[in-house]
Amino acid sequence: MGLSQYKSKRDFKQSPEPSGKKSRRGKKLKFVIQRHDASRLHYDLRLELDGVLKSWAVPKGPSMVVGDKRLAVMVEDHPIEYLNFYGEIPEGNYGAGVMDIFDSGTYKAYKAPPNVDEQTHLKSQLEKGDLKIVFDGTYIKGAFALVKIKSDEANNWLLIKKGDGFELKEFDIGSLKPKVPSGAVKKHKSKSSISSSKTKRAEDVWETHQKPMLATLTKGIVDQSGWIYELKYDGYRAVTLISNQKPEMVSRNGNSFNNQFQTLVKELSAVEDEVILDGEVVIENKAGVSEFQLLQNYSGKGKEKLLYYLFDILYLNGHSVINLPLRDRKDLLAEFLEGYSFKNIKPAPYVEGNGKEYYEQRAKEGHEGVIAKDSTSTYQPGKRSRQWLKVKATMSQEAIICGYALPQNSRKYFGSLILGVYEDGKLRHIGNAGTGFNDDSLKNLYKRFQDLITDTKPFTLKTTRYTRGKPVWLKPEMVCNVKFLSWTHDKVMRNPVFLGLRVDKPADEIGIEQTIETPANEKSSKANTMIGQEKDQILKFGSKELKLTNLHKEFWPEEHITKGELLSYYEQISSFILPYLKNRPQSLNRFPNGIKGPSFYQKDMEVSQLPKWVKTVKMYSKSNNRDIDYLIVNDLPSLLFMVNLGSIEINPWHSRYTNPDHPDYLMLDLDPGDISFKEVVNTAVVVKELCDELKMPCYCKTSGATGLHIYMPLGARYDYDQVKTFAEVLAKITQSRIPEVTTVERTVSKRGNKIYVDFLQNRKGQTIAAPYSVRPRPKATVSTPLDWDEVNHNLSPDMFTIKNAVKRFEEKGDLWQGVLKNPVNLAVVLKRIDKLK
DNA sequence: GGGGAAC
DNA sequence: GTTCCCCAACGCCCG
DNA sequence: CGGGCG
Repeated sequence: MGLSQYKSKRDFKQSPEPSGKKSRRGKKLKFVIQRHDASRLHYDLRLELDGVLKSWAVPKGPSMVVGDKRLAVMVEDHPIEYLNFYGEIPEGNYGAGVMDIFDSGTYKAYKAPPNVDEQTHLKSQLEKGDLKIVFDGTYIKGAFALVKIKSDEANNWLLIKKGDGFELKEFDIGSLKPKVPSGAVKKHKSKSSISSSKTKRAEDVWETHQKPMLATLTKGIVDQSGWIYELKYDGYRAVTLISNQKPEMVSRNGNSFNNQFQTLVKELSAVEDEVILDGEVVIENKAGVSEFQLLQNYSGKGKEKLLYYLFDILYLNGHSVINLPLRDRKDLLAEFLEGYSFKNIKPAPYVEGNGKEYYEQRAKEGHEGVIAKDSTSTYQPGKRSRQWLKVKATMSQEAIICGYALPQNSRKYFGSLILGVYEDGKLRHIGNAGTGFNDDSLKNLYKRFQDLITDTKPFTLKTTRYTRGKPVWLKPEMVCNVKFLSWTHDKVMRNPVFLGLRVDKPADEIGIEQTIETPANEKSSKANTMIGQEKDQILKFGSKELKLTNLHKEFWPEEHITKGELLSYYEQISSFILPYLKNRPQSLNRFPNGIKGPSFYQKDMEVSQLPKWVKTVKMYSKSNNRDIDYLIVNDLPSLLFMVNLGSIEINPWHSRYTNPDHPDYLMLDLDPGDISFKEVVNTAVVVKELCDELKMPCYCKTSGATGLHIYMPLGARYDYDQVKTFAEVLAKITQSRIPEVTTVERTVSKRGNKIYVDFLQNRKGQTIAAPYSVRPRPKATVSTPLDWDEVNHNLSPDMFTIKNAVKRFEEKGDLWQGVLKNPVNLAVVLKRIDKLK
């Protein structure tokens, strides 16, 4: 099997698990049983064989009682180093949770034949799925059988104790203490210089100590002896508790950084002292200046080096030291750090006195500023003290370069103004004069820019930086009179806009307005719509007031179809779609930025942020073990409200909330693989023929994507399980009648290029685009009800769109009326199926 | 799309 | 002030 | 059994 699967599942930058390099050829074969408190507590049995650890997940753990059978699911091979692994696999990783070594030792083959290499023998047994071995561990001793369940294609094995004298009458694995509990290894060093209060446990003070002391912003530097000066790091403030070699690193607001800064946490876990430290996590550039932007982007994957500068110590081995003067804490911190050789964890350098000089030097180097601290001050957690002062560096500049970069996926903001300084022939990013930027404010922004550059006084720059979307700098010679370069609306990452330097015309004259998007009023206007072309619009339906927003936003950028047009479509066809939505909990699939933008699903509505006239129903969710407030759309304003939220497609339940376990219809989803749509049509016709034979009405619509949907009315008489079972019967008959092009195989790889007759959609809470629903697909396709005589080779899956469907519906009327009206009796149909055979 | 947390 | 995050939940499959 | 995945 090798270790490739093992490696592919893990991110070794995040997980402390071994990456697997060495192989071991010891005399005796080793085993380990780890107790793994992952999403569910279970045990992992690993046997050394052939240079790797053969591994099984044993949900209930082994038993020493003869004949007890324990399910053991074979999992991927693990590296030999895993024999000694214990510790915490951080959240978000494969197998996250605490892992202890429950037991370990050696094992050998049970009654191995003579003259055969033991490993060879074991390997052949393993291949046969019948392994007989003898453990020599602390808890687990004697002969066991590990046999593969034959009838089962899965990797299910059973671990069974054989009678051999080592067996026990009773065995409760839960009551046994792991041989090596995670974090059990700890040493204690004693520190001499603590003169503080009586012994306390770190956990007891952690609550109060984890809120860092803050500095007060001041202008100008206090230059006096008795004060300590250090850098104002542009990073994340982080206070860390280390206890039992388990670091807990938290942000200013008490959020854990453990996940984010795993390299640091890993390094800190070498600390055997019990300690609380205060510092700042940064990423530095070559000049040693913090790069906040890099830090914000930090994923652990890049080559940026994360550093943790420690500047204070709050607790050490039984003593809170916050009441010691800063001077002493600094010494204690240094003394503490002497005991370790860290790579990325450093004491923050500081000077005593000469603050002014220190400040000016640091400012010149490009640092954000300086913190001045009274060396006699105590540490006051959570307090913004006057004994700590921060002074930000301000610059005087020769020239300002102004660029414009746009953060990816930004919705509320289109970007920020970036400022840089051109100094000594070098361009340096200073920061953003940041502002929200949208169509309305471009002019203001430009004015602001002008004010900025005509202002002769030095100004304080903001320090916020981009998280995404890199600033692009202009060369100085390009700067003058560059007004506008490019601007696109259809890409998430827009091209940078540049505003030139020393433009002295008023904003109105530089033609900014015409650079903004194509106005929406160019679009063809619809006859029967009350939705206009304004950016925002407030609609009133009696007492119901509805605000529609961003009507000009292009939801289909290639086709230039706007959100307003989408709303207008739904407004016009509301009488067609609403019957299919009535009282059905909605699963919202929201595309707030159009079909090319990010999307998300939403079931649970925040009732407090809904207009009070919008109806919701509470439905119990098993997986969440709580009620979910589902949206109910029974009228036009509710429909438009939902669409305004970015719900391009509409996904109602198959059942109504009044009868939630009984769907009103059965549906088959004909979903083509890489196969012509004609075959989908042929398949639909086969289904239709079958339904005719069964005297069962059925209705067809385009899915709006690539396939067809067929619904059969059932009138909420049967529950989801019954309907699903029946759907499976229909799907399988269909498949058997046209086997060359259809499949009911659930696994994609086994489907081949066939039409998947999906009957599994008949589940509670399952969502399928409703009839008349638009789809978030190219051309703004619509799921369109069809006459059966239209289900022929002139049909194409994308022929009905937002542009042409309204007319069709008005001409054809609602072709699907019967879906909610003519339920069949399943018992009768089932009898007809029997006759079919 | 919109609120809240975080910085 | 600006950015990021969150916003589902079925049943498979397979380790 | 349970997490990943679709």
